[in-house]
Parts: sequence; structure tokens; C-alpha cells
Amino acid sequence: MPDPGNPVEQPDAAQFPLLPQLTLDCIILGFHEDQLRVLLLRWKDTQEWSLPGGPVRQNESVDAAAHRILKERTGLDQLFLQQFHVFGDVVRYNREEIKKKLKHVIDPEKWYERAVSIGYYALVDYSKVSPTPDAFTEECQWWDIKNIPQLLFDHNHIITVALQALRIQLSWQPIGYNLLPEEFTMPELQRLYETILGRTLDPRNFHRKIQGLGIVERLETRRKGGAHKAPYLYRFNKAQYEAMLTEGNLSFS
Amino acid sequence: MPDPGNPVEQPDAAQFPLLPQLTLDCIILGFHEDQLRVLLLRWKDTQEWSLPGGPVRQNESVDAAAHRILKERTGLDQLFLQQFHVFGDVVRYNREEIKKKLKHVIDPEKWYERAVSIGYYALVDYSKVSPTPDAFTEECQWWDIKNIPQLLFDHNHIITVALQALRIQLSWQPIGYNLLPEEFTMPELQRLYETILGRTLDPRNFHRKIQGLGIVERLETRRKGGAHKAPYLYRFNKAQYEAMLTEGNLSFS
DNA sequence: ACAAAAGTGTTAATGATACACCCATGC
DNA sequence: GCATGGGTGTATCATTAACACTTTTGT
Repeated sequence: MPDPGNPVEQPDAAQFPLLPQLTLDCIILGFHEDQLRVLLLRWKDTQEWSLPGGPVRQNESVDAAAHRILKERTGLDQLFLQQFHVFGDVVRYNREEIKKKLKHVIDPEKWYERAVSIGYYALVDYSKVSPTPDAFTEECQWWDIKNIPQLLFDHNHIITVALQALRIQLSWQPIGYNLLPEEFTMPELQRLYETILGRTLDPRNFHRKIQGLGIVERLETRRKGGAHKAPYLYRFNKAQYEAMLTEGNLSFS
Repeated sequence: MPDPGNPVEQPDAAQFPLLPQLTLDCIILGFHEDQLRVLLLRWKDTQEWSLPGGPVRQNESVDAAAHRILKERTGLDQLFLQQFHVFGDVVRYNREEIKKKLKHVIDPEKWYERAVSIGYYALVDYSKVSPTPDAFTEECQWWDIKNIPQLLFDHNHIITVALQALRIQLSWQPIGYNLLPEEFTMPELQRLYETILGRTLDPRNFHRKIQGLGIVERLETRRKGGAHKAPYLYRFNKAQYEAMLTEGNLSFS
């Protein structure tokens, strides 16, 4: 359920008691056609979009709630999921405006005075996701990160902060394991880095760097069917990748 | 007020409505006699220590609550304060044990079933702090970070996570502005870095690196009265320091 | 044969590390 | 005068950045 000034009565409030005035927002990122994409929800009978999110149940951890929400929206388990910020301002957006816009979905009487939201970002394999709306929304879709519309709540701001956190993460941890299919080509990985960093990289230096980290293995096969020279396929070396995740120290700067 | 399974009724609950089931924990770090120190509170009529912390009021932001708590415990304003993690597990420590230990301070009937805690760390000038206990505690003291006792709640764990976050921050942002007095010597700054990183650094390389960043200015005067050669005094160049804070990219690895 | 993307090595510059001696001060 | 910590330079090594041509494939 998408978020902040979260209404008291959630669809699942009857079955599951919820932590009051606390919500999650999830920035679910995928990579497709050389673009970073983010999963957004369109609210019923509106043209208004927001991030996926929702409340935390009394009997689940905050991390578990994030995993649950991701599973509900994407169908995927076992994702790379990272807490990145708590949005705790008293006034996070124009409440009255939002209450008016959504009054046909949520009774305006039932909004909390405020809510604190914990931001998570998730990196997922675009091709494996089945976007699924929640009880308040009727459409769940990928949007190009460079082309996000005006969102409900403070969600444009949350996305900005998430991307900053992602870039910092990128500078000391490897990335891609959860964003690319199992087998991928070096140019694909490079374009992923370029997209997140917002600048181009030299292919020779990039190749050397990634190889040097030992996080990928080249396969025998090449990708066929492209209109041009067939690129080699690679696979992540999970052990080495995990080691880099915890040890850090990459310096993509 | 120190934390997690936070009791419903706080001393300030009468005057200020509180966000339920949400608390802060603050790791307040200072530097003294070449040691990192953390401010801890001893609960009334016990030998039990915990981190400072407390609830968030309905009419203040989460960041404002952290600043308020810091001000109450240290007397200081305008501190370097950083959110670093949300502790959201359903079971964070042995509730019954804690309720028993603190039953003379907090009515066991009045504990929430659980609480989520937002962790902040603060870097402060040790010499300017006046440690002040809160309504539940009778002593507020600095403890050497290498010598922390068994704490209440999950606070030993929270300190561990805070120090990890601090080391990562150190690797891409400058540090020291809030931990050292206005004027300091290069060996003092070096020992601060060594303490946080947990290893020794070469004084020549350290000096060159810090100078190269342009975040300090050497003053005319030297520090007199030491038992040895009088070291130069330095002062942070605030503008350059702030630039490094936002741009990052130090690589102390 | 041409257009489009993939693959590959070398050089220069920069940054990081290692290392040792003299200096000032208080006792 | 001696013990203690402060101050400084250079040489090596490792990493990063810059740069261009050939290969493959589909059309």
C-alpha cells in the first residue's frame, strides 16, 4: 500500500494489527533497454502514481515487511533490498491536496495526522517481474527513471534520495547481481553502470576493472542473434561477489 | 529516554503526544585521551547502562527528536548527527528480563509489545559536553568504546552497527570537525582516524593527504606546554570541509 | 560492402605506500 | 643529556585514465 500519511484502516488491518504511523516505501529498480526503471502504481480511478509501499505488521520485522511488499508487487523472493533513509518530517507533503485526490479510495477521516516512512530500494531482474497492483491501485508499471511523472506524497523526493544512496553504494560495492539476468554481456553490465552513474565509461578500462575484481566468469558461449558481432556471455561468481559486497572497497569514482 | 520496547507512558507523554512504538537511539561519540568514547546512561537504582534515546513527539520531525535528545544529554546544539540504521526486528532482546530489571522505574504493564528504533550517531566535542541523565536514569557518563559493559536492550549490537557505519562514512567523507576542538594538532587528528579505523597510519602520508584535501589551515601559533616539541595548531577550513562532506571521494581504505 | 557494436594493449599520470632522521621541549 | 613525541622528503609501486584500430555479424 502506497504510503506516508497512511490511512488508519488498511485492507489487511482486520487480519493483521499494524504498527501505527509507520510505513515503508520501496523503490524497486529494474534495468531494461539500457534504462533504469522504477515500478510505480496508479491509484484507482485516477491518473495519480506513487511508489509501492505499505504498513508494517505487528508480528513482522521491518525488513520482512519490505520483502513482503516486494513479493506482492513483483512476485519475486530473495531480492537485494536495502534500507537507505527514514523520512521523518512532520509535514512531508500537502495533506489536504492528497486527501482530496484520493477521497474515493480512502476515507479522509481515516488518515493519521502524520506518518514516518522508511525508504528501501530493491534491485531486481526486470524480466522476472510480474507487476501487480495492490488494493488501492489498478495499475502497476515500470517507468523510465529519467521520465518519472509528478507523484503523490513526497515520492519524487524519495526517489531522488534513493538514487543518491545507490550511487554511493555503487562506489564501494559491486552491483548488477540482482539487476541483470543470470547470463549477461559485458556491454550490458557497463551500460548498467553508466546509467546509474550518469556518465559514460571506457569499455577497455571497465572490462579490466570488472575482471580484476574476479566477480564475473566468462562462459564458452556467445550471445547470438544480435545484429552485430556476437558478445561473450558472463555469469557472476557468487562467492566473490558476496565477498565484495561485505568487504567493499571498489572505488568507482 | 533509553529506548526500544519503549514504555507507553513517558514522563513527557502528558505534555506531548508521542509517536507510538517508535524510538530513537543515539550513539554520542567523543574523543578524549586518544580514545573514542560513547555517552551512556545508568538507570536509577541499578548498575544497568544503556544508550541515550527516546520517543518522537507527534509535532516534531525524527531528526528534530534526535537533536532534542542530544541537546538534553549534552547541552550542545548544532551537532553532526547522522541516521544510520533502523532496528526493526520483532524481537530485539529478552523483554521479560529487561522488564524485570527495570520494574522499579517503569511499570511492566506499560511496555509496548514491540518498538522500532532509529539509530543515530553524533560526533561531538568531548570537552564541551555536560553529560546529563534523563528521567529514568541517575548517571550519564563517557565510556571508552573499547570497554563497553553489557548494556540493556540490544544496545551493544546497535553500537557495533554504528561503528561500522562510521567507518564507511570515514572512507568517503572527512571527519573530525565535530569531534575535535576548534584548534587541534595534526597528531590529534591522526589519532582520531587511527582510533576509528583501528589501525595505525603513517604520519607523513597522513599529513600529506589531509593537506591535499585542503580541509585544514595551519595557524601561526603552536601548542605550548606539552612535554615535547611544540606541534602546530590547525583549524578546519569549513567551506572546503563541507564540500568534501557532500562530494565525498576520499578513499581512506 | 557497409553499418553497427564487440573486443582488445599500451602509455602516461596520479595516487598510495614504505621508509628514517633531525628537532624541540620538559624533566 | 635523555626521553618523548613532532616534523619533514623521496623512491617505488599500484591504480586509474586516456586513447584507436580490428573483428564480427546482419542487412
